[in-house]
Amino acid sequence: SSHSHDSKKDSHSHGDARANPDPNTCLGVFGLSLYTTERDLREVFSRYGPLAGVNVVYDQRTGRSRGFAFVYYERIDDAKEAMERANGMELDGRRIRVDYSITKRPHTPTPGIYMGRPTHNGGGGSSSSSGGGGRRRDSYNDRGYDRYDRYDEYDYRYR
DNA sequence: GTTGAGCGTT
Repeated sequence: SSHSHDSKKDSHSHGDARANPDPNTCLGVFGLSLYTTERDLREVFSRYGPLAGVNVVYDQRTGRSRGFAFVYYERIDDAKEAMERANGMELDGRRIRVDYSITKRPHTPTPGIYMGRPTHNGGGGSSSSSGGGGRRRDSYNDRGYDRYDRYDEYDYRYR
């Protein structure tokens, strides 16, 4: 009558990180309404603790929210509580799901590349197109930022 | 104004 070796909780594998995410200050909120904004999330998640930041993922095709966002807490303890509290709660008529984000890095580092208007032309039309050396470009789609093969994967060394 | 499974851009 010998029974031993009954350890069933020795799974440290992160194979399915989406099923077993480890605690982190980054929370992923899914199932959001397409009309929920960062401000709404912030005021909802800030009740569990101070937020370090909120990021709603937008779609490039439509330019609207993708239906999920990421919430950054300053403390993991607050993140844990917020995760259990906000998980399954109703927001904007939609049931949201909160979990620790698997991916913690945004996709907009690309240093050296400014993803914004070259300059606020305002719209007043200053007609001052003449610029010494400054070539006016109305769209970034133009040739100029075509070489991105350098950004294979940002080496986020968190030290 | 749509749906809805899910992990990253404006």
